[in-house]
Amino acid sequence: MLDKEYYPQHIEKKWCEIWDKTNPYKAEDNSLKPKYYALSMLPYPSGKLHMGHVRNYTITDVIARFKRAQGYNVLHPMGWDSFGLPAENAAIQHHANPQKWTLDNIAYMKKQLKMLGLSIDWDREVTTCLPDYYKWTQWLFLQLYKKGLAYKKTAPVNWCEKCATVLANEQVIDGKCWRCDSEVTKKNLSQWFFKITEYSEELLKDLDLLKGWGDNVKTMQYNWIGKSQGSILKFKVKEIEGLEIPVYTTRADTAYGITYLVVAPEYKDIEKLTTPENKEAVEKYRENAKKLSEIERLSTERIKTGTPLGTHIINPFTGRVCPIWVADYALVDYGTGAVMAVPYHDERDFDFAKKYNLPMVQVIDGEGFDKDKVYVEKGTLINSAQFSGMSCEDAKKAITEFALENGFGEFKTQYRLRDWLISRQRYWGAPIPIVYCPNCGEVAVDEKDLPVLLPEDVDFSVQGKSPIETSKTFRETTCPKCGAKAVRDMDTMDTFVCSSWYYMRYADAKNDKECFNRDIINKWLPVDQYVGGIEHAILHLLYSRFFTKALRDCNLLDFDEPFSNLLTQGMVLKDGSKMSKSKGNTVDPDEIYQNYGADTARLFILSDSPPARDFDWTDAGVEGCYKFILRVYRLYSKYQNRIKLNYNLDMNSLSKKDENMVREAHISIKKITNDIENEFQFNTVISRYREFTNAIYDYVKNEDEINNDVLSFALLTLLKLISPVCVFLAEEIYSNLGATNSIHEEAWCKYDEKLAKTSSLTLIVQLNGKIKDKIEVEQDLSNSELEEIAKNSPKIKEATAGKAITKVIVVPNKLVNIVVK
RNA sequence: GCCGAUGUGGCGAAAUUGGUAGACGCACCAGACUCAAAAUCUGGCGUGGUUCACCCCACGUGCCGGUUCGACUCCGGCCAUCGGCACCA
Repeated sequence: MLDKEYYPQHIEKKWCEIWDKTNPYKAEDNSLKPKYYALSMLPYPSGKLHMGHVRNYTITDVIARFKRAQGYNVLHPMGWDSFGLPAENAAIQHHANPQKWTLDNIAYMKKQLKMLGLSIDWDREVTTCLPDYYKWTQWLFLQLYKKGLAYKKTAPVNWCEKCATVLANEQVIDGKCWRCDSEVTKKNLSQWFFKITEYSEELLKDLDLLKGWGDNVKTMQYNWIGKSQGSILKFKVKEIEGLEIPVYTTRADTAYGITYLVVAPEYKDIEKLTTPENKEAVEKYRENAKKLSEIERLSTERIKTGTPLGTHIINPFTGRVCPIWVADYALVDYGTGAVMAVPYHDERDFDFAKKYNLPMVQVIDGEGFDKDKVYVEKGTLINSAQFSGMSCEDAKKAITEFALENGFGEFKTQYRLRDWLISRQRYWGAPIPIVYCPNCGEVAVDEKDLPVLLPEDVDFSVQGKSPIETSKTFRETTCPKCGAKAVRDMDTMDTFVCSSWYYMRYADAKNDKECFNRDIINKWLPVDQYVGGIEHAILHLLYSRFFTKALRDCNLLDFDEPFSNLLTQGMVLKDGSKMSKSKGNTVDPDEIYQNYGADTARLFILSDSPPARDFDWTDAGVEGCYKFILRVYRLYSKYQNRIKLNYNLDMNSLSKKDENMVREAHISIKKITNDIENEFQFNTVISRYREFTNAIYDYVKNEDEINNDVLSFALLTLLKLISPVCVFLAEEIYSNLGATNSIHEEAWCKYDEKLAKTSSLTLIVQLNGKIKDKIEVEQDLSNSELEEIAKNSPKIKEATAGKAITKVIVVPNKLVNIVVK
């Protein structure tokens, strides 16, 4: 029996406990049903769920439940991205153990997730910080290492002083650390990289395959990979026999206008290129450049500086001798680290040449050229020997071909993407499975010795170095090759390595023989629907795409892209601004569960805004959704004696009113099904819940006219339609109506196309495109019938009196437009 | 500077292929119920004009223009907001 009142706190708790025992949402590896993989980005266990999580997981959960009801074998897993700096920082602050801190947080958040009523297969839970997972992260590292895709090199890398570790390029946002927002500097260090640049072209090209991704994300990745087509031109150094400086340029057409050359402060041959007279000034300049933070150096407003090296190059096209300068507007890690300078046709070169009084030669002419200004537009070549008169586009090709034939140039495609720096000087990560042997050098740990476990005898109170360095047991080991005393690599892997393959592990989460079985992941992947925040547009989503391609090339799987469809959900705002602890406008999911229940939270967070747009959380909105839930419950509670699980609908014996109620149900099924299938427009789905509920309330107004079969059909249809969103409410009602199985096991409702429209419709009658009348008519009348009805409208007759009708446009089942002169 | 997205009532928004602009909800207003309040139920709710009222008329989807019988929707040109990239040669 249904109570008079609905108490979500008690009822939700009851169902949570039942579902906890039965784990009813297991995905079957061997099922005849078609598979569907619905995935949320896995959370970092920071301590508590926030509303962004609630939104993310509710969206995915509704998709998973909908697909399950449609007959799919659904994989909907959850896990924990549980390595990373916050655990270590918490450990340092509270003298706790990072593992304990992390596992405690996971336990709490898992409870919160269960209370949200998510249909997750908890048997496949993955925790990236536990050895049964990071063993395979290390194993995958070794596969990349064997394939030459993981390598160590000394390079200027991004260094965050506060986090005391290096960062990948993707983790530097506007010159600041992505995590702590402090300024990033450059340090020359020997670090591990993944060769993501090997896949630049494929990562770029395959964006076209991702039809189910938004343009915003694809554009961001496109920009980040940053492909440009240009040329390499090589210049002989006048003073040093045999030394050449190659430059990368996209403007080979301006080669006749080169008047000097610039190398980056970190350019490899810079010392050779510096004459004794200039040594002091150059060294001073390089020292200064090193001290600048990324922000200062990259500022476009900054006035350009530089100093001459004293040596020269000879421009092979003109024979002109041009000085070589060092200037930090040349970047060491893009192109060749050296730039040819054509002041008249490049803004940066122009500013620099003006400041240091360097000569300029005009080689492109076009409309609006002004000798006092830079001219970067395209035009016609002048002062360029046999190339004069050509267009810029033709000349780029011709000049590069000329250089190619004469051995001082070639065509070159350049990418902005850099290799992914994956080593971190921190404790709480997967150790890099490499040892250094005095005899054998760099050696991979034997696969059978994995995992390389994190040491536990560490002191977290140390400052300025990795706590792992304080372990007495970790560093020393023996060489896997020769058995000599050797030392371990003391770095751990970037957490983004762990999260680049977790969605593969879900497919085969308990496998202790291999990271995943090839057949099983080929069956489940790619992910059919991935849901998460836009903040991972580049980082996680690019890394995962790289991983998929790299593991495919390691012969571990057989697909090219990990995520077929991607939904990037908008932010959750509170009263118009972003929820944040510092603003104090956060909403605690626990409080919402306590006061309104999880169903209210689920319903509200899906209402109001489509998933991709920002969502504004308001207290009034929560109240409104809670009222809806109570309103629905009251309906079932009041009419429970009339509801029959085995109703019998005979369309021929229905009154007009009954028929309209049945039609409303079919219209609702159609609209809701279509809206979910079309970009998951849950906001309009919920509008339809309300309209359908209002229609049922309307139907029961006069108790004498209720047909119990019609009412049962309407109410059971509504119940199934709301069940993916209001999971507890639907289950409670269904169970109290006497059902012995779960509403969530029931198939999705079907609609009859003939019944999914109203019996009559409103014909719009226009005169010259302006509405003059609205007439109730039968469905599916012929065009001539509609025209006749429209012309007979008194309003039309009056308005057209004495005028000539030139044209009549009839849109079936919609409108008639009468055109008069 | 380049690229992408967005722009509709007081607010969140809706509107198959161009065809009733503002569904649904929030807020607000009025009424019913109540001793009263809450809850609930019923109705109203773009702007302006006209009218006692119903009706009716004009205007209205960021701005300007175009195509069309008809434009939130298509085309051209702007503006604003948000996001990404950017001394990338």
